[in-house]
Amino acid sequence: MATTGKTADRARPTYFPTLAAERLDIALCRASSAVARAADAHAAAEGLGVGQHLVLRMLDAVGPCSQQALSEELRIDRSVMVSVCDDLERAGHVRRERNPADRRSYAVTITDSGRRRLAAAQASIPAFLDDAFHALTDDERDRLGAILAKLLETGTPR
Amino acid sequence: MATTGKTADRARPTYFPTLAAERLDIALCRASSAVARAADAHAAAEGLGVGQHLVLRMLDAVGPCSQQALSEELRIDRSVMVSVCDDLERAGHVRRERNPADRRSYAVTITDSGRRRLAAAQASIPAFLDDAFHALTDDERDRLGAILAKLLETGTPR
DNA sequence: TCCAAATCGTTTGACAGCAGATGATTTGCG
DNA sequence: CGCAAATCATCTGCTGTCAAACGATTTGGA
Repeated sequence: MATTGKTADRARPTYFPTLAAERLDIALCRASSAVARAADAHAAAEGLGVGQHLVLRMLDAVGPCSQQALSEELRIDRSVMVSVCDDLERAGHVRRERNPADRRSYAVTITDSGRRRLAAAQASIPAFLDDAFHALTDDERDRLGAILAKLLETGTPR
Repeated sequence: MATTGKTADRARPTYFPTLAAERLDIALCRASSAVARAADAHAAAEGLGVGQHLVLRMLDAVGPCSQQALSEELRIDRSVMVSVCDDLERAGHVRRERNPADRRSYAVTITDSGRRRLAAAQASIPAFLDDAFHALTDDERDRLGAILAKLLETGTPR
């Protein structure tokens, strides 16, 4: 069909749904980008970066950890973890204590200040999640979570 | 292997599943990263970037498009689209034809060379998807696709 | 008609994420 | 014991992504 010049705003072609249907990897990545953007915006408004929040959450849940352990469990690169811990330490939310049994690693420890900060940040998470995934029913969110867990658990081969 | 080690290697704590269960956004992002990494590796092995593949696919499906249209439908930033089209043009897979009706925009057009390249790349996609999502049953893949489509369709509110 | 605003492609600059190298320390093994 | 290899935190450099600004062109309204 000859595009008669004025192929502007009305009756959009919207190729994207077709793409998403045939490329599950692309659908996953695009959805992730949208959610990540929302998460960053929320974190910025909250004044605590996503990575910082996750670190505090894990330290509170499992106790003092090395940066290595934090890095592996939170899937944050260890070179990035350096600056995340730097910021948390500067804010007084964690301390880097020496591990006497292994002086190569720190025992990153949450402080009372960090626990208070975490509590505040945690309180805002349910509303954020509800907002980010408002397009889905509770049932669909559960199913999505289960499928992603299975995917993450088994991992993608090499 | 009864390593009575205090905290070390065997019987890992694995906090990650807990995190994924309580933070659907993080689960989505981490799964996306893993899949994206696999897609990049596949694309590199195939010799055609992911973005380039998507552009060829859309041009073949809907005919000549402006870079703007490609950018919006494929969810690729327009400044990135410039270099994607540069590479494709340099390889002879597309031509940038002038749109006489609107000389601001190009009519990016796929060439025969591009169609051949696309056919080869398309042929390798099913095996790649099967590999990347091998942890999921066909049913789970369908459900994941449907849920992601719904999420993408409605979008995350600002 | 004419001019302000919008649109398209492009360039530039800032910034996050990741690979690889490095120094300090610990571990494994002869 | 002694030394090679592994581990932890850190630093450096590269790459990909995105926001903002910019010329060229089109559009809409006074």
